[in-house]
Amino acid sequence: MADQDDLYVMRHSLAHILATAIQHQYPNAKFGVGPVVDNGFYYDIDLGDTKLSEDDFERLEQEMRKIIKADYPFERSEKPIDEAIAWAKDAKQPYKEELLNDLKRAGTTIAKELDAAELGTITNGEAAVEAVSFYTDGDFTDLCRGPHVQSTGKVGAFKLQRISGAYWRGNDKNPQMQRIYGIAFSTIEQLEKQLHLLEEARSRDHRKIGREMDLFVFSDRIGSGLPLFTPRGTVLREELSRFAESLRRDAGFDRVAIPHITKTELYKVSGHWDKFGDELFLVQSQETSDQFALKPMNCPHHNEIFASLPRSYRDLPIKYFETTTVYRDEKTGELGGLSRVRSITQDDSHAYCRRDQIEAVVAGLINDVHTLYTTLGMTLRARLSFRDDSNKYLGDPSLWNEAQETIRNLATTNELDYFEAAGEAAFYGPKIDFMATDALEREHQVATVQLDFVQPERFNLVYTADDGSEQRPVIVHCALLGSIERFLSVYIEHTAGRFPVWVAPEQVRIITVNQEDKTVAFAENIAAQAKELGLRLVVDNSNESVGKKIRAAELAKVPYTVVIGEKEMTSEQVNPRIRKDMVVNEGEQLCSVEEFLKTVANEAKARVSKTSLGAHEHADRK
RNA sequence: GCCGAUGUAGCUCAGCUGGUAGAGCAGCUGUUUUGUAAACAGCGGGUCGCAGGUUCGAGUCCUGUCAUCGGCUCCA
Repeated sequence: MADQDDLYVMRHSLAHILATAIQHQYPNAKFGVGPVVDNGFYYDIDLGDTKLSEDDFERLEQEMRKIIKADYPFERSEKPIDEAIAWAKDAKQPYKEELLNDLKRAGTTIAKELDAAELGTITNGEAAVEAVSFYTDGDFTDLCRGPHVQSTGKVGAFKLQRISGAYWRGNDKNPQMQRIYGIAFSTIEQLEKQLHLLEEARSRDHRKIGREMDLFVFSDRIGSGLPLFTPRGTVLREELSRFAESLRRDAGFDRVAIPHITKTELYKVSGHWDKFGDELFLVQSQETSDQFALKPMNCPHHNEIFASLPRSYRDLPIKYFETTTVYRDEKTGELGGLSRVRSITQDDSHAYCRRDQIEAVVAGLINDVHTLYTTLGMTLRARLSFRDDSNKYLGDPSLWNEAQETIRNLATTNELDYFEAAGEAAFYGPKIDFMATDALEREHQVATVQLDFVQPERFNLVYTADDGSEQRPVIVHCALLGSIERFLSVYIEHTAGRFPVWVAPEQVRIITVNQEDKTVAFAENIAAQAKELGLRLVVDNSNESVGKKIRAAELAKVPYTVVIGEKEMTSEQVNPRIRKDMVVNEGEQLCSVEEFLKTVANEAKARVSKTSLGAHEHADRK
């Protein structure tokens, strides 16, 4: 789309304008790279000991506006590569110099391709570059492929957004630079819309909602990355995992249960020790010399169950599942809310199958993934996560090729909306990773289906084929929700806490008009009936005004609220108040208590979602 | 783990250049007996994340540490 390209060019030009402003105010600045990203741009800068903060943004933006107002043309020029290197040296721009040297040597500045070039296997056919182009606006010149807008006056609306550290070329061995992010759009209206969206995202932050709705907490005494789920949050976890488990049962998976610690030896067999040994929580027995670890994944345990009996081709596929917690010593800086935790509950499954069964097993899992996410109101895209040329993968490359080809075919035959990503595979095999789009159009990785030819080898898993020979099964790993903690972080933000009835921790709230005995008794009677039906109902007979109690119920995002007073007790009919975001059907208004409770119970049982999960323009504050 | 920022009552936040902590909501008590998004009054609540240091004196300055946030890196 031409529009998109214009926006891209404009954002790129703004990155240069930012760099120009930086150079004006910090003449000793050393520049890294300044690319375009979603919704905007950034520039990486090394200012030595000078630390910028967001307080500096206004000043920088003013300088940028000055440059925009001056309307300097963006002028392209070319230099032979050696001349360019001399320029960078002269301008004291070591990072540019490094990039130019890479261009000269390998024809690329991309780390992956550079590695390949070192090994002599460069595949993109680029030869060493002989000349490079520069762009100049005003007194700032930058190595750049372009294109740019005609002049600095021709950029749209922008705003500097945040600042952070970023390693030079994304490598943690390299020095860290300061990265300034800005967002940019063609018009002020679009920019404001984006700022509004960011604010909406902030108001939906699962950490904020988790506290407001009393779903989960963290404790300094327990440690970072170790969430505690309150009764309400636990309802969420259990409803979601119960649904995922029911899909598993229907698909013929058998539930298993395993201990949470194991001898570390297990992971030396699986290959995880070499790769993730430093992320294991170690546990020491006080009696034996064995070293144990908290399990960081479940597959090796399940493998041992499979290996515990001789298996016939007739028994396959053998399918295990369980919802269980694994523990990973994630680096503290990588933790955040429920998105990244150290105690990770997975709805994990492993299917041990013959090669001729892979298609059917995976097709069944894909079907379950779709059922689950359709019910949750999220759309999916699939990423086929394949290996790249690096040596971080185990197993025979020909098996990999076969597995990747199988996955590609499965994606096609199952009509997945998919794309391929090299370098995203697990170390033991390629994956189909599902990305869910939430109500704010953000994508999150959720379910995963993985083919594994490596672990059966390493664990020497076998079954007897129809000709009496020993054969290797293939493992199909799958998690539907992925990590329940992570999934909850996504789902809370997707729904903004306005859960459909079947997941809502509190489904119905009864509000009494007064505190007279008969009113309270009537409410308690409804509560008893609701309990019979398995509904989660709370009675609010506190000494507050009806208005205030209604408000409290709405803020607690309870789907249905019923006010009980003289009117209801006489008529034995109630007028349920329905949470604002939910779609109302005609004829739902006045009904008997029994009718109302049954309707809600059926809605919960059928996992109906009446909520329109889009962005509700702050429906709860007006 | 790395860079930067932040940490004051259950929550959201105020507390100027160092002089010994305050509001709203929530909670509790009382009055009120309430009709679909906030009745009124009173009360309780903080070793200012933690540990050192500077100072006559530290919520305020310095150092360390823990935690959180924004990124980077990583993610079986």
